[in-house]
Amino acid sequence: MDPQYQPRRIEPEVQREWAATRAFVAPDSSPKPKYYCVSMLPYPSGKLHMGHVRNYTINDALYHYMRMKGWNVLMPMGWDAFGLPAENAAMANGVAPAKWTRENIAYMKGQCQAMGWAIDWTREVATCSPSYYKWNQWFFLRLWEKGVVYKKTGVVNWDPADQTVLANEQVIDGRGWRTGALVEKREIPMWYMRITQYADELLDSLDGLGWPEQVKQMQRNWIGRSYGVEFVLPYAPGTQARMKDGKHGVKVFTTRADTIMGITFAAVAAEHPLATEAAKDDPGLAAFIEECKRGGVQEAELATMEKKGMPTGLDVLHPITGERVPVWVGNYVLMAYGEGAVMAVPGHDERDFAFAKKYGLPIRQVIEVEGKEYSVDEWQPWYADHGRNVDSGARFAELDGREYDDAIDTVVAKLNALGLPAAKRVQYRLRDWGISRQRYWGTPIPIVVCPKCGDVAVPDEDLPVILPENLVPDGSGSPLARDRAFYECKCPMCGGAAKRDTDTMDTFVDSSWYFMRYACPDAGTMVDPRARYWMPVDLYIGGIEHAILHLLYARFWTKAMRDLGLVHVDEPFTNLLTQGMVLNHIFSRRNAKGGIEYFPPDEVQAVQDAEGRICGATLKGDGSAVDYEGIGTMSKSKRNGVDPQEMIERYGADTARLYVMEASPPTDTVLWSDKGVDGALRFLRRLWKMVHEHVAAGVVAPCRGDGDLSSPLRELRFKLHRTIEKVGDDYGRRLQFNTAIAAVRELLNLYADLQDRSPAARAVAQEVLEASIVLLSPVVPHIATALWRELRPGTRLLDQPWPAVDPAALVKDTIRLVVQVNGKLRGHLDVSADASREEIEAAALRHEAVIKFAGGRKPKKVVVVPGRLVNVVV
RNA sequence: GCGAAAGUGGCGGAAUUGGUAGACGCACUGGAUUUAGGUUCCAGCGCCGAAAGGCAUGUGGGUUCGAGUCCCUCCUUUCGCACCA
Repeated sequence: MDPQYQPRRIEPEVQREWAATRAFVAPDSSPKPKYYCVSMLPYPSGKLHMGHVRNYTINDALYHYMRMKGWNVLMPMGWDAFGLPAENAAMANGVAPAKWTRENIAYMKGQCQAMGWAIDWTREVATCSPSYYKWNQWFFLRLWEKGVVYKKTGVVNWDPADQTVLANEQVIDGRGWRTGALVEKREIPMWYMRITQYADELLDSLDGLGWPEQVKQMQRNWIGRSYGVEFVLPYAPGTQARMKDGKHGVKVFTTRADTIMGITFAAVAAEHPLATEAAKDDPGLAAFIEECKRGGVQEAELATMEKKGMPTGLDVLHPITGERVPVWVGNYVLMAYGEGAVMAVPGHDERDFAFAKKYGLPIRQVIEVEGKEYSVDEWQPWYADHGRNVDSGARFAELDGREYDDAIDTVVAKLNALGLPAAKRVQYRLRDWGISRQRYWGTPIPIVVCPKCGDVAVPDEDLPVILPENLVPDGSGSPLARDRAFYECKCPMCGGAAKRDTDTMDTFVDSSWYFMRYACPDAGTMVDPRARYWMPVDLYIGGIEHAILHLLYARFWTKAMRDLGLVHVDEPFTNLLTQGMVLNHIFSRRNAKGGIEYFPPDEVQAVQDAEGRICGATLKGDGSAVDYEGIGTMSKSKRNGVDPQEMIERYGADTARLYVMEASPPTDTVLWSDKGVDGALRFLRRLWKMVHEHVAAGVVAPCRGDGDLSSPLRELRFKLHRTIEKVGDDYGRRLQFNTAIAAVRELLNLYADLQDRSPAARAVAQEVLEASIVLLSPVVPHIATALWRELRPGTRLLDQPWPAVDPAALVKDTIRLVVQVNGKLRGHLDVSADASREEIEAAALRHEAVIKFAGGRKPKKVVVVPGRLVNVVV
């Protein structure tokens, strides 16, 4: 045995053995129960980053643990290979996205192999391969047939300089990131998936999932089921004459129909037909509407911007009193939500209150809350509370005194009695999923647009519609829209000349079902019966940033597949582990064109203020100043990622794995720092040395029971079996690896203190070392494999079961209790394990520390917590 | 702005069910080994205090025999907000 730990020698050697024996290829049937653990697939950005290392090492540790516990485990891997970064790289380097992506995949796959993750590579999937995206297209058409897919207009960010649609990420402070041009909103036709049709099921089935409660809560809030009333604010006579839409008023939805008597104005979106009509002879209003259309579509931006409005000069009527109610255009009313119009009740809605104050509109109290004084001077949070209706006026006096639910029923009945349409309705915050992207590097939408027949499906036998791989985007529109060879085609219906849809699908489509394709990557159908074996995913692991969108889309997609009879499961992911983000500092500055440029943290020298906080930085290259943006998640676009490659080369994969796993619990965020890696390496060297010294004296049969061991040896065995128990609990139940590793470190610290070299001690040593190696093997499988061979020649670590706890080793005669006086620690008390409460109490009262700190005062109360402490209250 | 989390020594973190705050590490300090660097080993290491002891888990309150843990307030940071993935 080599006296030195040499990761560079053992790691490739162990990996070769795994590959040669196909150690991680999972069979599609087995007498063992299946355990399917999947990590969110990586985007092939070029190299792995620390988030990947963390994610896949967690998955890998669980793979090994569950395998040792007797499961048929599968850990697959694939590539989320379509997307924007490939197009950006293409623009920067003139390389086709396909070539760039495939080269990145090849490199990153090599990195995954060097990390030693137990991936079944026979199931590898890349979403950019036609054999995968064919099924995106096929399924899209099935959903279209069912009416789950439909077409309507949607709003996008438009860069007028580049004449192109921008992703939200490409809009910075309202400007295009490359051009610096002010971004505008633009409406274009797009394909949608009717996820709202599944809203109730998506909401209700969250309850049964083994997911973190906060993620389920985020999804509930995102779906946002609310119960309200939809009704119409009738046009005033003059308005009716102007509006030639065949309608009789403006449709609105509200969850607070009980406040209807407080309506003092209405607000519509800039794109609302009423606003368009009013602007025809009002240049001021037309200019304001134009202003509202400027800027991007991001909700955070819209929600934080200053609320502005302008009167249209047109009125609607209060549906009950018939009073004229002015209609305003508000920049905060969105055409895409509901009907693009809202009733405004400044008296009981905070946003309406602020708007009314700003523009001098009337504020009316119509709800009172017991014992509280209303004043229109300043908003109070209780104004929005449910309460009792007051001041409803002569025409609706029966509303007075009623409370929320009752009031709403009364309002709906009243409106109907007046002959006005009004009905209770469920409303969701969730919107249908727009999947059209005006981009090149994605799944082509399998639709042909025929001048005679309209939108026509590409026949199944012509799928996949192949994406040409040789195009290079230049930033101005999609190259597909300019590629005649791609878009020119015959109409499948009439045979006449037609044009393909040149949009591609949102990449969330790709990631909505890849975990099913792993089960049957070579299937001639979308999925086959092997998916029935592996699905659902038993544990899904990935970043918390995906808590809403990706996870919701994948849930929806699974349900849609189920409804087409393709899978049998209702939910894709039984359990979920949301990994915390790996953060790093972000440095940037604006370039000459007004765009923004990022700099990797290792290329800048940070400048700190008096308190040690970073306040700026200079570029190491030329000393020029750059701005500090704070800390944020590691990302390609912000250039603050850390490449684990250097760590692998310098320390070996096991050290890198050990470090990321022991640094913090998996769900916590981590601010990256590479200090502390030395400690991980030091530990592995120590472990190697311990085994080497033991083996040098000859391997022995491990101890199998307490027999008549000396007290230090019994103590060591007690610690060992406590540790086996704890580590299993940490891996299997708590999914907390840092404490598992710390527990093994504690055990080995105790072992290292043992001086005894007797045969009995050597048998205990053998038991401790064997168990420690197995306990650590999920985290550091290479060194564990190598050391196992030395300890148990002729056997293979991968075939070992998880060690069993010896209950006899855990029996103790005496236990140590904490002694408190008035809740403060004052000493300890050794009692026999079966001491009664009375005996403990009596012993505590005789305890010298109790006598001292009680100072002669009489004990008022003695609290005994069995096995833990005794607290004397004086 | 809205939704979800987090905040404990110089640093990462531990304390799993309301019961010994700081496990296990990193960094640092002193010592041993070494020609030196590195390695390895031993000891120390929350703050105040000579000690006894006191104080201490972002802030301020509350519940309790007992609070890092539960409740309320505020502050800060992170994630998401529908075209980054």
